Amino acid sequence: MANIREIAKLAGVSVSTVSRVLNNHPYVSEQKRAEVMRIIQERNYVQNSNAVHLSTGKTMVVGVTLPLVNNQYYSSIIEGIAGEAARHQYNLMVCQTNNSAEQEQSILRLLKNKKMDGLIMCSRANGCETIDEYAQYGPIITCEANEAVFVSSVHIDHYQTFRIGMEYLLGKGHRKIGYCIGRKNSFNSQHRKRAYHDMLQSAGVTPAPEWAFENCLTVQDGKDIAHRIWQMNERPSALIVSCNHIAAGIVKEAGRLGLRVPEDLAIVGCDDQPVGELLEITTVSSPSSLMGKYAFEMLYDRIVHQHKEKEERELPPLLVERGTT
Amino acid sequence: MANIREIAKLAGVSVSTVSRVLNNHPYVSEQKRAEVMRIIQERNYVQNSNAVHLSTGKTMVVGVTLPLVNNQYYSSIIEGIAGEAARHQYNLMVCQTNNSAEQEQSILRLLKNKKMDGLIMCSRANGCETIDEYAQYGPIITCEANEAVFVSSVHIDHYQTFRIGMEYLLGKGHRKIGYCIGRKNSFNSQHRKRAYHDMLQSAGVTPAPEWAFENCLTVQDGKDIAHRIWQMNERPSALIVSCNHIAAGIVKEAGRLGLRVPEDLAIVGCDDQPVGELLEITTVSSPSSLMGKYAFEMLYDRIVHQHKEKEERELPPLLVERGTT
DNA sequence: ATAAAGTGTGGAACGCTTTTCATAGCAAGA
DNA sequence: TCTTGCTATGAAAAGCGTTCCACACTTTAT
Repeated sequence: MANIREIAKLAGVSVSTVSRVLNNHPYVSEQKRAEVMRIIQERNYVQNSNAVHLSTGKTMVVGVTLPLVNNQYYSSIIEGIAGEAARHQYNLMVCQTNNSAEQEQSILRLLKNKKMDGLIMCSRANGCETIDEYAQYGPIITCEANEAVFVSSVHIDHYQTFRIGMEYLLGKGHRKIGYCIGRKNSFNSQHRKRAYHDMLQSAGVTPAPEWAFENCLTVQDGKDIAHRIWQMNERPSALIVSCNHIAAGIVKEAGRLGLRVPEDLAIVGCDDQPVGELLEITTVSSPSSLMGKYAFEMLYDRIVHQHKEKEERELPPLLVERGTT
Repeated sequence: MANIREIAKLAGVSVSTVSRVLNNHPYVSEQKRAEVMRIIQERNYVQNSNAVHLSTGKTMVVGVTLPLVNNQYYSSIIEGIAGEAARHQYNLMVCQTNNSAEQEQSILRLLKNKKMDGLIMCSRANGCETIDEYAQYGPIITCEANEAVFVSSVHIDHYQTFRIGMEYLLGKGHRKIGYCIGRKNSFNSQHRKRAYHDMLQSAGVTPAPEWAFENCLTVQDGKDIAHRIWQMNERPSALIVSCNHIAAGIVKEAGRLGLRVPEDLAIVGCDDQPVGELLEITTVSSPSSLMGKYAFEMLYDRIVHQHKEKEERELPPLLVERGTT
């Protein structure tokens, strides 16, 4: 296919002039501009974007890492990123890491070799030192709190999330409150647990250790929890649950076991999954799509202005009262 | 940062030799290879992928168009594509079209200007002529049936889906069967309706027209349907529903109204949404992730072997019996 | 009238790697 | 001994667009 040199020759102008036309630079006479356009049309010419990228040093691509796409939380972040990226003519490279540090590194390398202008990490498998090292090649934003020096973040305040949920349950008179969280020692889980304990302490309540459910990941885990609660001598009257699909498992199984929700067991979930709406689960919703939008905004600012200032933006969660409390 | 010339100079070899080392070409002596590697390490050099792309004419990127990412069906297709793409060192550019023909064209243009090597269209807003036109610049695969000349497809056989569901319900003795579909006149809906009527006809049953529910899109639509059925003098004994979130709405609301599922109303859904599993909805599952995998396979084959033969691959759906029948 | 500022255009360097072609040494086969 | 056929390596072209610099011609301001 035609290239810029051929267009220049056919239009009887220099390559520079064609380039100016393509990029809407001023200082091209209407005559020549028209003629160049005519030839471009005629020859069905478009720029080779790889040449443009090579020449400008930009790709108009941002990357996104996540463990897996097929997950409501992550795809909702992507949605936020994608919308904002499109507004700025940026394309999105979505990269599944499967939580593997190696796969993640292979993506970080894409930043180094200029396949992308910046990177948003929705999750992270490598240590902060590693990420920091790659941050010299292009801006990186994480969608969770991080301790890196050059990596900014926009994240949901998980402490707040649990605090709001706990405050709400305490306000409703609950004192026997349990919790369910995912990976036991993840950064997020730590915060959640702290909020749980802080709130109970300030209410002067000592929690029963058997009401703490950790490593809850699947719907089935939720069902199992319902079972375990059902068999307890002293049951909690309420649960705060980190994810709504877990909460859904609990609600469904509780129903089957004759454990009434919310009368026997009140439940507060902690995310935005549609299943929460469907099963009418009260939830402390986290604005994940908005988080994506902000992540891109921050990234874009750093791409354009080439600064590396660390910024941490926390998004406040919002309580959505529904039927399980 | 360093470029290949600098590495060559420092290693005391030619640029070609460095390139050979980088690309694992034979015909480089162990000595020089080692020395080049040493310098590469030392200078922390990596190739500039834009230069590589320009030179090779390939980008190792495939695009995916879809109306929105935040949707179980589409993200499950992406998952399938992503897994297979990663195996072949391909990156994924995910492009939301919001069903806009213009936005879709801006993505098709990325194929023309070599920003991607091929394109998978999960949905399509432009006519086949338009798509065909762009297919000359790189292979395109759609994840739904299409009538284009140069565009292959891998898709779920929606006629089969409904046929299987209907056969199953008829086999269980149901004769009073209704259906719920989405957009009334979409390609897919046409096929579904045809299957519905064909199956009833071959069973010698004439359907009541008020059991046909069209334009069902949201969970709320499902709830409304439950209401309407509840108020009918003569109710259908079973429903075949195109999406499980609609089915979920029906199930939930039926429960509230005292309409027993499956005793009073059996329900068969028609996709893979996790809500189906959660609410134990019997479903004719469509292997959307597998569809993505196959789509990439077909695309990859066309990228590598540069052929344009039209191929249409239909995926058989699979009945998953659960609690609503 | 004269300097300064603005407009319009072309040449050439620059961004970086891959790949083809040419060359040369050396070993194996005829 | 002479030809083939490898192995090893470098020079240079090809892939393509952007942008800086230089030059020339108009205007406008002083």
